[in-house]
Amino acid sequence: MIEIKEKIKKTVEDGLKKEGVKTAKVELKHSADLAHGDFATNAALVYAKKVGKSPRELAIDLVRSVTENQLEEVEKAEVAGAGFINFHLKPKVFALGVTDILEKKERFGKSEHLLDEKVMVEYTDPNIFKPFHIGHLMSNAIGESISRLTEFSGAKVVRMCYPSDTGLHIAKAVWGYKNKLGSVPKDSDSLSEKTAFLGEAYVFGSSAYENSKENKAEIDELNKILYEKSDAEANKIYEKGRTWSLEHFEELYAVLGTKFDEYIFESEVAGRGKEITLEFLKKGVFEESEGAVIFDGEKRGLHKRVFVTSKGLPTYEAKEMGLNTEKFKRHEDLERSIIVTASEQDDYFKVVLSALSEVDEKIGHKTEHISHGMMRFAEGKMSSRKGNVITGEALLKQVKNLVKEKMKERDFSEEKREETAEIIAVGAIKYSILRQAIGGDIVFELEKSVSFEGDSGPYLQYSHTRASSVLAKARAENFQFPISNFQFPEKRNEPNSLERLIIRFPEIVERAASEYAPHHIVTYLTEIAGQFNSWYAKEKIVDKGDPSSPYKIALTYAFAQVMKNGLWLLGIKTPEKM
RNA sequence: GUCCCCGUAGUUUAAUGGAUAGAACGAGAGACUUCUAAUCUCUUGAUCCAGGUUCGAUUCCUGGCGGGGGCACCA
Repeated sequence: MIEIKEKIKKTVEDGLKKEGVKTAKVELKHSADLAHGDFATNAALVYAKKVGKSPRELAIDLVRSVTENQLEEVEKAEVAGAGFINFHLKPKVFALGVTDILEKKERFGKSEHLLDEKVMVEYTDPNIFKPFHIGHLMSNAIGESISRLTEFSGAKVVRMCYPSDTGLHIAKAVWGYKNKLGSVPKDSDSLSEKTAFLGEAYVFGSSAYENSKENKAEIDELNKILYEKSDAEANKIYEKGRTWSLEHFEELYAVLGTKFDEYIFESEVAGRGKEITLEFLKKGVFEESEGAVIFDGEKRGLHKRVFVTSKGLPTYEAKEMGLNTEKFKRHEDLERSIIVTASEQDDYFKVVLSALSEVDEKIGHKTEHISHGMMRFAEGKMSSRKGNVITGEALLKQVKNLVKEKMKERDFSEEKREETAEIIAVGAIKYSILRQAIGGDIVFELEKSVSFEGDSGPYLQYSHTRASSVLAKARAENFQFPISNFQFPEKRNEPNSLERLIIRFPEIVERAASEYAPHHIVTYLTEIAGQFNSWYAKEKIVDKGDPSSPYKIALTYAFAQVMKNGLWLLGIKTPEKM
């Protein structure tokens, strides 16, 4: 496809040379509207003035010279609109494209743009003792998809998770654990019960911190004690809660389809972060103010941030120095280090990265922050401090129940039913997170996010399932597999929209990967699923008496493959049956 | 107060400076003796306001208006 694109581009450029434009830079794009052919260029509009012709005149002349060149892949070139030139490709090109998909299979769409680069992606970053809430689900879905897109571009990806296991919120939760009325979970209780208790303890400790001066002082003291590990009872509660939380997170990662390669815990980098801050305090990067060590971002057009408190404790900012240098210590060959968080931390990260660049220019340069919007309800921002959150686990469960309700009439074994419902539920949630550009907020309305009508994860999964089902029928009727040796029907009308679109997949992937924009994949997959479903509705694919049936089967196979590869990039699985 | 982000059908949203602004939900009408109707077909409807740059602006610039987020010892 890329070769064809370059060829067409070159002929247009040659045409422009004849018109007197020496160094023409022609932009050739896929036509957004299939009625405008497969490729389009605005070259005539761009160069009309220079040549002294009207855009349409120039376009007509360019088409003439392109036509003289007789590219074998091009069916026709024509002038349209204000002076656009549209290129329609021959059906044979699409047949070859289908063959290509059939050969490459799960590798179709993969590129070598980032070959041999090592890229780290840090995402999800939950807090122990606190619930895994919907925000973490967002970070996870986005981080995982960016990891996969990067991997698909040839890079070696290190998936990194940075759980918070120290800090004031932990002190609040441990305090809540000690002082809250009600029974502490037993070892035999389920993980959900244990982590639910921790969540309550946190809410309890958090409101105590805000409502009473004595409690606040006590919790601040406990924070220091925990940091120093100087109290056996507190340590014991801490260790227990930590284990419960981490085990619970692992369960969720497994369901969501993430396997982290590495973890760096906040407690591991706190000390180092403080050391770095103090070291660079001497060098003038940081300064002392009111007993604390701060980074004066205001001098750099940002805002001031405290790195080490007047009590001598490193804040999150200082820990960030420890964390990001640790990443490069573990992987000296890291080409890029990406951090995925919510956009409320945008300004915070500008300060942190500015400080990091002054601590280590190379590391600062290679570290990037990308952010996503927040999941919010109609009522406003969620806060785990107040306890009005929907946990990730609760959401998954609700969606899964809805799926099961929908599956009631279908024939499944109990085990398969559970497994399939989970795949569909995860698909529905991830789709609703990834369907739009990642910067914006998602207004979370359970009913809609979870609806399986129209644009949705299940819609994509269902289209794949239908295709699989067609292929199963073809196998049963003894069509030859693999079907790559189909006879391409010589006499054919227009190529259909499906074949024209599925061969664009590699370019979509490239764009999504370079822009960190999984929603391009979503939009594209939704488009081809729609095309497949329409085609499926009016066409009989498996038909012994139809000489073009083998090609239709091949096209179905190619569609299923592209859908599967695309869904994989989104972290969504494809059930065989649903 | 100040800095950052955002403003597209009733709703949720798409559109590397290009063509008739593309979907989905909702509403209305229709389609299963045929490979899974979680589907398909048709109808309905949108770029916050005012300037500017450009052959061309949803996109870039300026100013309003509206919404969200950040701004010292939380993460």
